[in-house]
Amino acid sequence: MDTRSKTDNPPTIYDVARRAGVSIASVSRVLNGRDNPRPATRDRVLKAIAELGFVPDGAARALSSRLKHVVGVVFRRVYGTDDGGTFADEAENLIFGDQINRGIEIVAQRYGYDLLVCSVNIDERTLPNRIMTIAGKCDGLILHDQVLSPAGLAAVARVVPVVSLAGAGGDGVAAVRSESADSMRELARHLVQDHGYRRLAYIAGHADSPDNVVRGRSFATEARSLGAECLTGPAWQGDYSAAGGVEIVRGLISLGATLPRAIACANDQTALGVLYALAEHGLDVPGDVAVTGFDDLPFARHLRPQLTTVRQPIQDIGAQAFEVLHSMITSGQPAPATSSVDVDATGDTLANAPADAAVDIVLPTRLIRRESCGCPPDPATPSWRRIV
Amino acid sequence: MDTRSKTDNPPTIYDVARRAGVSIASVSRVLNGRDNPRPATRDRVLKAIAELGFVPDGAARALSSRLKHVVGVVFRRVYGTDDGGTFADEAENLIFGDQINRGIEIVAQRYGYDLLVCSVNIDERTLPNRIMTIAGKCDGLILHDQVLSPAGLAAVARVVPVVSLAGAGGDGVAAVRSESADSMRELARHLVQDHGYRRLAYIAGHADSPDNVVRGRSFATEARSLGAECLTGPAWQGDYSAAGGVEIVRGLISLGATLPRAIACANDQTALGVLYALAEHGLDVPGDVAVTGFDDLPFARHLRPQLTTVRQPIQDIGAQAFEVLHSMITSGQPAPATSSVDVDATGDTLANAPADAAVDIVLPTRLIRRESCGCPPDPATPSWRRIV
DNA sequence: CTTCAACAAGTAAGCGCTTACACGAGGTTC
DNA sequence: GAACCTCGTGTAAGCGCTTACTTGTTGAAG
Repeated sequence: MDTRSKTDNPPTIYDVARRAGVSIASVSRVLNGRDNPRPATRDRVLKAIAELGFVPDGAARALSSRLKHVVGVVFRRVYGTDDGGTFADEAENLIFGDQINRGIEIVAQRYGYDLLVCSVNIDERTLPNRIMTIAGKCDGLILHDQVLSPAGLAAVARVVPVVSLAGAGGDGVAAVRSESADSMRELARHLVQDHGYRRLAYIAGHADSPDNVVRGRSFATEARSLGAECLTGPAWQGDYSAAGGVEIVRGLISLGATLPRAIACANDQTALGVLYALAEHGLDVPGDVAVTGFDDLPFARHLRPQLTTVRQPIQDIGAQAFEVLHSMITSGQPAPATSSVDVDATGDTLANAPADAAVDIVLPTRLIRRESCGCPPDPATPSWRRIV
Repeated sequence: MDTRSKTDNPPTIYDVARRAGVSIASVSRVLNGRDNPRPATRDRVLKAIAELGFVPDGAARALSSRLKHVVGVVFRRVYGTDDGGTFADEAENLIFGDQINRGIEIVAQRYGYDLLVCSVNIDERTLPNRIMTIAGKCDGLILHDQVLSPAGLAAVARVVPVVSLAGAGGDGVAAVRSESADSMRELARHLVQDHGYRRLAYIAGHADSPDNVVRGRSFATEARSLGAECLTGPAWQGDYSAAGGVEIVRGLISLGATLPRAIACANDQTALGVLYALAEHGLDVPGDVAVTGFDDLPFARHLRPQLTTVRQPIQDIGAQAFEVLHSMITSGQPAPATSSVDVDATGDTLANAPADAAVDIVLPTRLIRRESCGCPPDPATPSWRRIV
């Protein structure tokens, strides 16, 4: 029997049941599309629901079914190093993260999941707590690069399934990232062999970003093995931001250093800064110095010169991340040992996870040759530049 | 007494209680920072929590405390009208929405809330259902402009507190928007009086967007009252997108129409398209035609010519929206009749809600005069343009 | 006309927390 | 030293759903 009386509180399943003259079980069944209830019953319930404007409570549902239908997404909030205003709205940087989130969301919606987003500030002291709170509110977590230490990652992974983007992975944490090594090697080859540059440099991103490490190492190694010189080290340590790129170039120039013939940046954002600093000193790109990026954010082809870069399937990364997470959620919790690695978009299948390693999805990337490396301008993207 | 046995499932409050040798009530108390538990007890509990890696379940908490500590944010997903590629990544448009969300999130975090985001496609047929589902998962909802019909809005508002952005409001729905009328009138005056233009036009946004209506009417009325001509109507009906702006201008030119001396656009995005189309035909801005926008998105000052526009405090809109929603959540559900209207950022206090009307916050905007209206270039933003 | 499968609908036991209330052990107060 | 607070804890009743299990009906089979 019903125990609650109808108040002016939001209606519950009891109110619906009473109104329709059935038990709450029946209401629940039509709510969940079970086919038991006979049409007549179903209609009465549906009618009651409509009349009452009833909406089932997500929390109660979650508690009872042990599924919240919510996945958390945590990413880093960037407070651009304010370089005096020009890059104050480095918020454009967020495009990258937001784009990934969009990818996650699209797929999530298909599965009936919603996104609980949370941007964090790395130097926040209570970060682990914050993330744990989020974890308690969802069925699984997708963490962007650089939001948690490996240890922290492992800790969260003990609570809910976790997928890490462009990050470490392992230890119950699945990883989704895009190919970096091959494309950076290809880039090095392009610069050295096709353009004949002999003196290169790589401006790094955050030193603790796995992706950054791979990019730098692949690029430098390949360049050197082709007989070119490749500058790296502290003087070339950036931080994925445009401001960082500006600083490095300014510093070098003010020291009177001879710039390399080509500078490969850890990401487009950094390249933007480099372009800026170079222009500031009247240097021509690619005439005096060639510059390349990584990511292929929308603005890359609106720059002048258009930026040569490596395209990442940004949105796909998000989509894949959700797929993986979802399978972790529906199967048992921990990152399955099924080394189901691969993936295409270009049809490629990159095998790389050693058998029975944690899930590690690697998406293909592609070198986009535009003007900044010294290639001829792309006739397909002209007029925009007239106004930008 | 404990009823559950420790399995390998995620630990619950019962496991913690058993381990610490206390009752679940005590665990709950330390979890919630009550000061009852004496230090010794608290420590035992804390220790147990740490050892077990316990994280309280959000759903259970929500169910029990009747507060989920989650607010939903619904906004429109834009699939840019693909104009052949140039504006394919009109995703940049999303910057506007994402920026607002960022504002919401920052404040939400301060109150211990997280954001459940959901982007929707207007022509989605199950939209109302989707939104209701979201509503069931949170304590309140913030709806961006153009995601729901007034009727739909009212329906959701009966379930959870709702704040609508730049939208309708009323009927239990609070609204937060930014001032449009005054700034558009000021813009009209600037164009007519300061620059002496006599023939103007206003390219509208979505016809059903309240903001758009106000902008257009204010602009036209003011312009006309100053003796200038102002073209409006079907030929000038845009849709807030760059592609829309392009189309209109192309159409007009192909018809051999004489363009007005100045074109005010409903938003920056549209202005971008207009600039593009004008450049396409070799017309000079502001020499041949002056163009203005609305929003002041980051790219506005990176364009050439720099775009004269009206700045909206985008992030503040989000922040205010959350504040309002939060007060609705903590007080009674419905949008309080307290006409607490106002707000500054510039210190201004705009009074406008008729007494006992629904909450309606209006944030101040500001006309930003740059080159595209005919004003001299701003010497403060130069060098960037060398590379963009 | 009985027997029993098949199925619709109801009953009730949780899901993992919060919290009103009850309890018992000190510490005051007269 | 009885009566009365105070306080730290424990007990147990939900919060609003889902779902295993049970009951009641109906109709086909024998």
